This record gives sequence, structure tokens and C-alpha cells, in this order.
Amino acid sequence: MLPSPETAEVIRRELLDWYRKNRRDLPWRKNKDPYRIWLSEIMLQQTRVDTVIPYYERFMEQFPTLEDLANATDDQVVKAWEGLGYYSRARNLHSAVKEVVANYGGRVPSEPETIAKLKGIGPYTKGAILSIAYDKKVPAVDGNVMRVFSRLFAITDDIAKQSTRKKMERIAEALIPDSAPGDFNQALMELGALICTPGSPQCLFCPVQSVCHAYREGLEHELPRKKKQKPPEPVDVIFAWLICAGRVLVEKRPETGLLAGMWGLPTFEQVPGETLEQTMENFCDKKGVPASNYQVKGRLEHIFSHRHWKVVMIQAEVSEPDFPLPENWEWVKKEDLRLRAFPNVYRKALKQLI
DNA sequence: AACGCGTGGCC
DNA sequence: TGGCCAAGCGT
Repeated sequence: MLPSPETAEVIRRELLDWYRKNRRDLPWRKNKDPYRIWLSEIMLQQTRVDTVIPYYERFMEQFPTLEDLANATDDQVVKAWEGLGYYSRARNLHSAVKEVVANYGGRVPSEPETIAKLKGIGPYTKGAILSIAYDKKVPAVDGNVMRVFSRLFAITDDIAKQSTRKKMERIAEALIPDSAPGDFNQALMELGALICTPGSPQCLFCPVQSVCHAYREGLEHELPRKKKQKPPEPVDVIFAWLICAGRVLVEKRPETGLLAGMWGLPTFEQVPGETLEQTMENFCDKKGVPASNYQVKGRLEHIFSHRHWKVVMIQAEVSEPDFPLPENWEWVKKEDLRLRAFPNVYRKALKQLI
């Protein structure tokens, strides 16, 4: 059910007016450089504004232009992303930026069909870049917008479903103005971030309260509806701290799956029914590591989106450092560990071990 | 279509 | 304190 033309006009006017008075002064709002907008949208995927800001500032300092990023190495880009999470975003962005330089003369495509082909740019990011940087009338429906629409129009569909986002995009198309599509899209998101928040929406300060179906019915706390996600599955994991003469063995993780392609300590699952020392010793034997003096150095827990690692860190001394290294393993001097990009779970471990 | 993919902040 | 999230995308 689409909003009436009268309702649509009220929403456009009130939202744009409210946004122009209340918009936050964020680093990516300094100008409309498509590269700056693009980077911000990728970093902001599933990530809070306050978390992103320092990463964004540092990243822009290190890679001020699209060409600078295209000319960087993968290691540099991932290092700049270290700690931000969802690391495939960095790899996809880097790959896409290189493609823009190679195939589009270094200009971010302004056509929906073209930009949508780039890695890491889905329906939301496409709409955000095109509307904010190029003033195109394309919807940008993210979690904020879905929450706002759910409440404004009392939509009870599960916002975790793909079909719901398409429904919301149809509504957005009916609302988005010719004059300032980028401001309007950002106004919707800003309203979701500042007023129409998940927990306790500030309906008394809402510029579109008068046309909000949920507010009228007292349903703002019941909406949006969203399927609960399963709790992370616990896994017992061992980190091997394999040392020799001031050096440590590190492992590059597989190119797919959790922390894909990231550096870490050699990591393996605890085998049920075995002691820690048995599993550790079997692991070292299997890898051909001549290790001795096994010793538990500490424990930590780390919760990912769907895994809960219960980690035991076990140290062993490598007696013969010139043994043939397993694939994707390297020796690193302890003081050089900081030069490499480790995801946070390993940084937490290293903090305890060093 | 449903699931895998990080992290930190919030109450 | 731990469950719930926060400007999604790829498969």
C-alpha cells in the first residue's frame, strides 16, 4: 500500500526541513566526492558511526583519492581496515576501485546497472552513492529506512527478509523528490539514527509524527518485526604460540570462511575426549613442527556474529626453526607482529602473550 | 532464501 | 550480564 500523494508531500517537506536543521556534521559530508561517499557507505555497513569515524579519517589520509587506493597493496588496505571487522568489505572495495581505474577511467560509474556490477556494491550502497554523490532518484533502503517505514506505515513484514526490502524500495520510489534525492535518502536514515531509534524512539520530537501510523496506534515499540538470530555457537579453539629465538609462527587463514585471508596464530579446534596437550602435540606432529615444552599461557573468549570461540593459548618452543614450514605459515619477529594486520581476536591474544 | 561474515556499545 | 544490535553483501 503506497502512501497518498498528500501524505507523501508532508513526509518530503517535514523530513527535508528537519534534516537541514539537524544533520550531523560527519566527515563524509564535507563534499560529494563519489569516492568519499563510497568509502563511507562501505565502512558503515553494519557498523556504527562512532566506530567508523576514526577509521574513515585515517583511511582518507592514507588513500586520499581513488587512484591512491587503486595503487595500494592488499596488505596496506587490509591493515588500514584492521579491527573494523567484515574484512571482505575491504578486499571487495579495493578490487572494485581497481576495476574503476582499469575500466571506467577512474570515474565512479553513475549508471545504476554499471555501478551495481562492482564488488561490494549491493542495492543499498548503489542507491546511496547514486543519490548522494550524483543526485539520482534512486532509493537507498537500509536498516534505518526499513525501521522508519515499518513504523510510518505500520508494516508488519519481517525486515530480515529480502522481499521486504523490495517492498520498502517501492515506497521509497513513491516518496523520493526530484529536487534533493540524496538529502531525502539521508534524511530518512538520519531520522532512523537520531529519532526513530530501535529501542526507545523519540516520537515526541519526530517531524513526521502527525502521519505516523505506528505512533497513532501506539505500536512504535512493536515495530519493526524481525526474526531473532540464533546465538553464536560455542567452539573450543586452541591458539598455538610457537616460538624460537624471538620469533613466532603465524598463519594466513584460508581465503574463504571466518576471517578469510587474515593473518593469525595457528588455530585449530580442540578434539573432544583429548586433553589440551594431546591435541596440541598431535597438531604439531601433523604440521611437522619440532616442538617441546608445551605450556598453557592463558585463555580468552571472543564472540563473532555466529561463533563463540573459547580459546586456550598454548605455548611450545620450536627446537629446530629450519624445519619445512606448512603452507601459509611464516616466522615473524615479535617486534614485527604490529606491522601485520590481525583481526581483533588475535590482537587480544597477542596482548596477553607479549 | 537463508545463512555466513566482526566488532564494540548499549542497557 | 548477555542479548541485541549498526548506513548489507555475497553466495
